[in-house]
Amino acid sequence: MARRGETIELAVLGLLHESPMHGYELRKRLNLMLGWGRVLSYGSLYPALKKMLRAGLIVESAPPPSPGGAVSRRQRIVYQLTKTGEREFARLMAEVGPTAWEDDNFDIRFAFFSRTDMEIRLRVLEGRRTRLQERLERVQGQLARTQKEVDQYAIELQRHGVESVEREVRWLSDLINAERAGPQPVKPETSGTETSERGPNQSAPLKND
Amino acid sequence: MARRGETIELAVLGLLHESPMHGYELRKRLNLMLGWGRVLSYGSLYPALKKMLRAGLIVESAPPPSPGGAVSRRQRIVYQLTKTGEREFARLMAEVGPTAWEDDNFDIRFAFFSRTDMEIRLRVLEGRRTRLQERLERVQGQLARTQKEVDQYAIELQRHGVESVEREVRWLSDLINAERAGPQPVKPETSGTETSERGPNQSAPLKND
DNA sequence: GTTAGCATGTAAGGAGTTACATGATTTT
DNA sequence: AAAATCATGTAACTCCTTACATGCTAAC
Repeated sequence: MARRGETIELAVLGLLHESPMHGYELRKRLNLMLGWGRVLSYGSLYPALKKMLRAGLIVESAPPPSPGGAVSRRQRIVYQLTKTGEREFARLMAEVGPTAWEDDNFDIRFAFFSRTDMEIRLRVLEGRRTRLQERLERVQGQLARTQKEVDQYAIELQRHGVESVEREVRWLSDLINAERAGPQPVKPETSGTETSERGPNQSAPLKND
Repeated sequence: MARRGETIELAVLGLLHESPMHGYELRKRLNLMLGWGRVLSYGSLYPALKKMLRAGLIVESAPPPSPGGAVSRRQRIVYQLTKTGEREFARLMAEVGPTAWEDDNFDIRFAFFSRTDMEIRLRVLEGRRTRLQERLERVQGQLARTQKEVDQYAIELQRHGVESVEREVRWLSDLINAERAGPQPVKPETSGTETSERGPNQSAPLKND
């Protein structure tokens, strides 16, 4: 199991983990979050939601009564996570293997890191890093072998690719070190906003530079 | 016209532009070239080749007689570009619009830059850069707006994304400048290998470093 | 002689996009 | 009152992957 296409599912579970939402808004948030290129279409989202409903991962929940009055402005369908859905979210986040290290899937997992614990974060970060390093070795070996005969533009493309991946590896290493350094407040000064409410790990060991 | 999936077509045309080849080898070369993630499968390649045959873009050509003897080791099918194919390649390379600026399509075009002329190279590079800058503006604006409420990991992901795109913009700018500086030899010292044979532009204005 | 890799294909199906269809609410 | 945008959906289609099926050739 765990083929592709659990991408949307995981993303929806992650967003609903935070708070109930309707489809239209889910799409918007997703597009902001993963908007580096593709845009998620309704044609994918709504069928996926139906499927998740059938699977019992989410339920329709009435929208909170609007403070204005008794106007039943019901045409938005608000979805909410079930216990099963929460468990499925945890399962998917913890999952290892090829799927988790791929670009899109990694990004989604990373974006929801606050909703897992450090052990899993480390496993995902390290898995991703290992996979990138494997790629690097393969490509660099190949570059060294064919250097001479190949087109200059093709080589330049490879070179730039290698450089980008190397950068990402360094980024991952920094994050891994930060995680290992243990839970430190993101910014020591920021105590204005109360964020201690959910999950086993509010304190993200992330240093913003 | 010009939907997705011309990705494979363009790649095949580009490779065959260099020299005739059979399917198996096409796949290998393509996977090396664009191997940053996905791997092209036979299930895509062979049907695509058939389609291109029907469209008259390529023809089967007998493999060159093996120097050993008269053994007709025919089970490889060697494809060769037709005039129509060459024209289609030129058309696709010159094409502007969204398709050309997307990640995969841009990479393929770039890899075959030696087979077009500077005017087109510049158009593609600038188009790509503009598109990336648009993305940046959108995301940065959005980041500034939501900075406060959003999850730290999600923000870190965005930040890293922005940085990567900014790097790519700089890379493109360097390439554009190099192109504008006009055709200069790639390396002034390299005169050992004769490379003046094909196309309108042997001299790629690429500076390695 | 048997394994490993070369070489070509097909069928089924997954995942998502485009385009279409519809209607309510908010803004101008 | 019109236009924009919110909101939900469906049908058809595209592109591609996976898994299967088949046989040749080279190496061990």
